[in-house]
Amino acid sequence: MKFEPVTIKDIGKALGLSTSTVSRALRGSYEISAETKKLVLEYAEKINYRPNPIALSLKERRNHSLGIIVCEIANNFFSQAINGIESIAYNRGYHVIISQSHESYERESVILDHLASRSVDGLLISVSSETKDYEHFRQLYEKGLPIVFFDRIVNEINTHKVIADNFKGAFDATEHLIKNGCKKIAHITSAPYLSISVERLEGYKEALRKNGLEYDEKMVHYSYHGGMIYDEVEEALRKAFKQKQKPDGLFAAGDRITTACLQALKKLDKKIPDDIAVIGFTNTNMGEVFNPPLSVVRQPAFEIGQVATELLISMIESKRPVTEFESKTLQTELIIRESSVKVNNAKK
Amino acid sequence: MKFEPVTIKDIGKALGLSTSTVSRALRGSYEISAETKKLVLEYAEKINYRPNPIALSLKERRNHSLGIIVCEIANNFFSQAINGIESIAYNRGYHVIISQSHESYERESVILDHLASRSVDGLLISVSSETKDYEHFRQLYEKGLPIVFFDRIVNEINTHKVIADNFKGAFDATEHLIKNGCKKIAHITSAPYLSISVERLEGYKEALRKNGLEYDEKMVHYSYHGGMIYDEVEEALRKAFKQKQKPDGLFAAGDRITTACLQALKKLDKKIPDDIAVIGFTNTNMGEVFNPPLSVVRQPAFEIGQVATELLISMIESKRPVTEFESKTLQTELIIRESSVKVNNAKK
DNA sequence: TTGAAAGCGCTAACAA
DNA sequence: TTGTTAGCGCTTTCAA
Repeated sequence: MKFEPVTIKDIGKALGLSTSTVSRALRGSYEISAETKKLVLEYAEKINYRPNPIALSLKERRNHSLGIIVCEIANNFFSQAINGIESIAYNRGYHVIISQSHESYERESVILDHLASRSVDGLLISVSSETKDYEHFRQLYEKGLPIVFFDRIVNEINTHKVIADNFKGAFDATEHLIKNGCKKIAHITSAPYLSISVERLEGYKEALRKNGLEYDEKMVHYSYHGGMIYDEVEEALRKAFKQKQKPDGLFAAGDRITTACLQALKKLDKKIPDDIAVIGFTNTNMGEVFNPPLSVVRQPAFEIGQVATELLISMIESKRPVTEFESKTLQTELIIRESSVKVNNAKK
Repeated sequence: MKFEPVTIKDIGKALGLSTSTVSRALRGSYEISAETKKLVLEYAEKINYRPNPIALSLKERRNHSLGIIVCEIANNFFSQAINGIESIAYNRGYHVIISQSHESYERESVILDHLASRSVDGLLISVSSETKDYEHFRQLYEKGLPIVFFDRIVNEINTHKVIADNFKGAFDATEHLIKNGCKKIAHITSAPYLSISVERLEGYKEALRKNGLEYDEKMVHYSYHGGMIYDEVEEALRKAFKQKQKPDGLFAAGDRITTACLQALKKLDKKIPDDIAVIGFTNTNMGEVFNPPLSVVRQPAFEIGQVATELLISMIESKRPVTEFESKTLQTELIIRESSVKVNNAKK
């Protein structure tokens, strides 16, 4: 099947005008007489003329589209961030192309290639949990393709970056657990080389230190697939519970990891919060209806998306090469519900 | 900033060949000598040449991209369906552009226009809950743009359609509640003119009829924004509980509506399942960790996406106008957990 | 076996 | 004020 759209040529033919006249009339050029303009505009309206954006892109070497690469859209943090991205992009006349790496380095590379060769004007990237090597990003970036990293960033590449305050969020969550009587806090997080994992781990450690609890490596477990593989998470929890001193608190990172933890704890028949108090670093909007209602550290996902997009568009539209880069950190919010509040043990 | 890619012309210049020779060599044309081919191919590889897909699209009047319009990606049904769409699209060499209507008719129209004018080769659409008028679809469709509807379909437009068996899913859910002792079952669903609402309502009615329960219009409530506006849902539940005979069962349609119902029931201090047994028509993968674990009717979202995409691509690639259209219906799955099982009242 | 040239839809420099 | 023409990157006749 084919879709036969009207062109500027058709209009010219119908009206006995040259294509350039039509083109100018359509864009309201001052050189065209009011009459001709009116004629063209009305006819275009009548036949519902739409300029062919492909021809435009070819000409302008600009697409007015932004590529997004995230691990998964079925993740509240990312879907909210994407909404933020869209909200800015559409206002500024950009279209958005969303792609999912599904936490795979290989898919990420393929997508990157695809998007770049589709000539998106710039890229918003949150790297996959498998990605340890950044050459694929660097190559494109050095060729001049604007890139802004958000959430899971690449410190080694010098460009704009937008993140939540992972350190502080993790610190707050951990300290909250401690204040509620936890003495041994497990931390299940994504792959260790991800920026978010590093930042959160630091916050967790700092809270332990400040509150006089010892840091125990055995209490930290990495889910290399960001919770996408349930068994990884269950295994991590099983291990934590095999230590001589069992965890009485859990700080889980990420949407997927957190829900996987809840499922696993249920399976292991651990009562929340009495056996183990739980807090998740997640943007789920269902925390309230969980069993028990889940305490969370919430990231300003929508705003992160917005800020990242503004930075990207400013890069794209900048006349001269951009050399000053910003790293923005937005604050998280601690939402306490029942899962992290031990009824009897709380320190007073 | 600009991104300066290599062109076929650059290769020609570097190698002292004409663009046409380079073009042919690159596509392995039989007319080109092995030597020249090798020369060109190696050079292209070396400088990492990528053809400009925009130029290609302009030429071929094909984009190799599919547009998707759904209400929201932050919805498990849709994110799973999108994964299904992607899985087929990428294998067949198509790129996917995802857009969200956010349940707004106006945004849907704008997006539609945008996507069509961006020359996607075809469209996969699940209509917004506000959409009552289908002219915008019909116009494009009649111009020759291939469209496949999935989930929320438009019966009035004659093209391929793919849905879950909403009638049977609703029937099973309702009958299950009845078998578990419910005498008065509320049904909260999306806008009444949506295909899914109609089909599900029919299934609900049929189950009542078959089991000798009276259909009570007052027990059916419509959330015109598909649960996106929490207050709509809470209000609906309040109304249901104001009837002389209060509901002791609830069949909720859709991801959003279901979670909103759970929140509202909590707020209204109704115990699930004793005060009211609940089952949702939802693809959430968190049913298990809800309080109480949630019974659901699950749609084969991934497969729906796959089937719809196959049909769409077959339409796009068909040489002659397609005149035979399929309507595929995939089976749902009933997953019983605690929320719908009344401990004491079950009929034996 | 290779090259020149036209054309996809559009814009813009240059002519008229 | 309008038209002619070249060119964006590529493929594809037609000519050599």
